[in-house]
Amino acid sequence: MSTKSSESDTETNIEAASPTNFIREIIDEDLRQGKNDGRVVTRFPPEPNGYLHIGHAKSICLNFGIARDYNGACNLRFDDTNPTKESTEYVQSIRDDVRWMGFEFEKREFYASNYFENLYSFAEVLIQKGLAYVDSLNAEEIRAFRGTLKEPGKESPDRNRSIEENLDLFRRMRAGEFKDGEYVLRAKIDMASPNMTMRDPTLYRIRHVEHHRTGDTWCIYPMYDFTHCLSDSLEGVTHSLCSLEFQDNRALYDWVVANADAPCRPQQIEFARLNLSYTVLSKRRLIQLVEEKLVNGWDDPRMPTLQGLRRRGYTPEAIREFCDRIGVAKADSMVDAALLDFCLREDLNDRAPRVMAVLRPLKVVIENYPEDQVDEFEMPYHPEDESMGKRVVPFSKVLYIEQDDFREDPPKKFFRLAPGKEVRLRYAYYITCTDVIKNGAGEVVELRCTYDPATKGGWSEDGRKVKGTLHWVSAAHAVKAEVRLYDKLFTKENPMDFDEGGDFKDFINPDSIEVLPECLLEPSLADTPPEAKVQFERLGYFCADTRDCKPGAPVFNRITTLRDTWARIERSQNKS
RNA sequence: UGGGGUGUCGCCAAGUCGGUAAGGCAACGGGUUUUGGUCCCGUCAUUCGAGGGUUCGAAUCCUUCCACCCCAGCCA
Repeated sequence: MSTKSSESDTETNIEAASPTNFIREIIDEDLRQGKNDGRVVTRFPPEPNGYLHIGHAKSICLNFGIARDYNGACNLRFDDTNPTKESTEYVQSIRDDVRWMGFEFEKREFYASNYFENLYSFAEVLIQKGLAYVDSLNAEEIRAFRGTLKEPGKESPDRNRSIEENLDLFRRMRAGEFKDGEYVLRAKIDMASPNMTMRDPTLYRIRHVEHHRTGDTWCIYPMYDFTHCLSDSLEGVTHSLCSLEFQDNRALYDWVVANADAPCRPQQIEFARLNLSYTVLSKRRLIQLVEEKLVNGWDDPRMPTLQGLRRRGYTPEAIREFCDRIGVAKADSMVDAALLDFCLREDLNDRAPRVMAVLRPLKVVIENYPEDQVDEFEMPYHPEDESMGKRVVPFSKVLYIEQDDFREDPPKKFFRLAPGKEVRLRYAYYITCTDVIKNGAGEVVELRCTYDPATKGGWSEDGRKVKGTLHWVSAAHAVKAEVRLYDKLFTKENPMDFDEGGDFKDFINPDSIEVLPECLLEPSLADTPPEAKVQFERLGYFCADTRDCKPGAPVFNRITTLRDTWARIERSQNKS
């Protein structure tokens, strides 16, 4: 349970209002001027053609966050106007993900496909006004007629078709009289516009395919630029927030809303989408990773998809905090993945129970400890939060410690175990290493130690200084487990930067996953439920895997490591 | 001289009427500590893409230039 932030001091009774940004300032000004009768309505409009990722989380937090803070509403609207790419499987996963992120949409779940009939009427309005026409040019011809960035386009021969003929043709398009591609409905705007999106954009195309929601009711489907603005208007959206690449489309957005006699005129505002270092967020690349089996599916714990992050052990709280901290602006940017990591640790530090697990076991025999004795130590689940309770951990003659915690020839500032050195076993006893046993290959396979019975609980009355404290696990009581260590998926900050040539796949981190099949856990972890998050003391935060974790046979994913100052010291020592 | 955008510390990002550069992450010091964790304390932009100009005074105004991003789907 979070023990964070008490009530805000004065007028704001809104919990956790997000920091301000240029969009909120626009809304504040609109409110001041009494626009939209003081209503604020936003929307999160995914196309159900893929899984949501952390970039979508930014948009979700922005839109739902504004609705929450302004006492408004945010609609979840599926922009499902291209049936060839969409499926109910995707809408289901999107609904799950938005809920998981902590946002509600029970009464505010919409589908562009529900507006097909309205949209069709709006199209007829445009035709009646002489602002849309049915064009028989094929796709290649339309492209050729469109002109280039620097040269104006040419008008289609069909551009001046009569209103009656346009209406007739459009109705027959709907009736299914034509084949795919035979005709399209276009807006009649300006083939010479310097804004490419205004050069008579396509409004409807013929597609004889089944739609995941409307079945075969329709064989013509509206395009984004026609659908989106009108859907916003139909829903009474006041502020339609989208990413930067739609800036040019805003002119068309306004044109359609104004000319189709839409019920209201929402305002489109663009912001920069999220880029995160050491990963990719474009749908195309993500699909590639999955299809080429460079990861194990959409919910691979290394994926930046919400499903992947969730399985990895990221919390919605951490992701929301991250989205609040990165801000919203119009400059293209690349956010440091370290910030996400920070938000994660900040959240997990408060909430994850502390437990002990040895990932790479090294056997330790306490020579002066009675053969069949077992001490039971009561250990708190959290050093700063008593409310999390305690559990009992058994201690016996044969233990395991981490291989990294012993050095036969310790470097400077290494204050873990070494021959002749004394360390503390957390909450247990002080032990001193008396002997090192090696195998034929010269590898250390076992340590012989003695313990000081007077240090029970892990402290000494004589005030003796012991710098190192190690985690441990009793051999006789340990639970075996598989633990998967994950690291960043790419070795390059921006895998999409090809200045030095290559492909983003060239930068995949070969060590992004390491599976340790024989880890040893303290017995309390035997039946960890899937998705539970804990801190393995001194190692990091770990999450019981949702797919593979079984009672009695736990499987853990490393969410992230703890800050490791020693690793840093050692690195700088090796340099000098 | 196609159009639309953006440029403030290594990474994000405030900076409302011009008044003398918030904050966070990262990094680096130090303290506390039975996690080399947490926590605490401190350091970290004479400078705002560059050059001119206006002004007592400019990141904010004017001007020239430079760099980067987006647009030629019957995708969204």
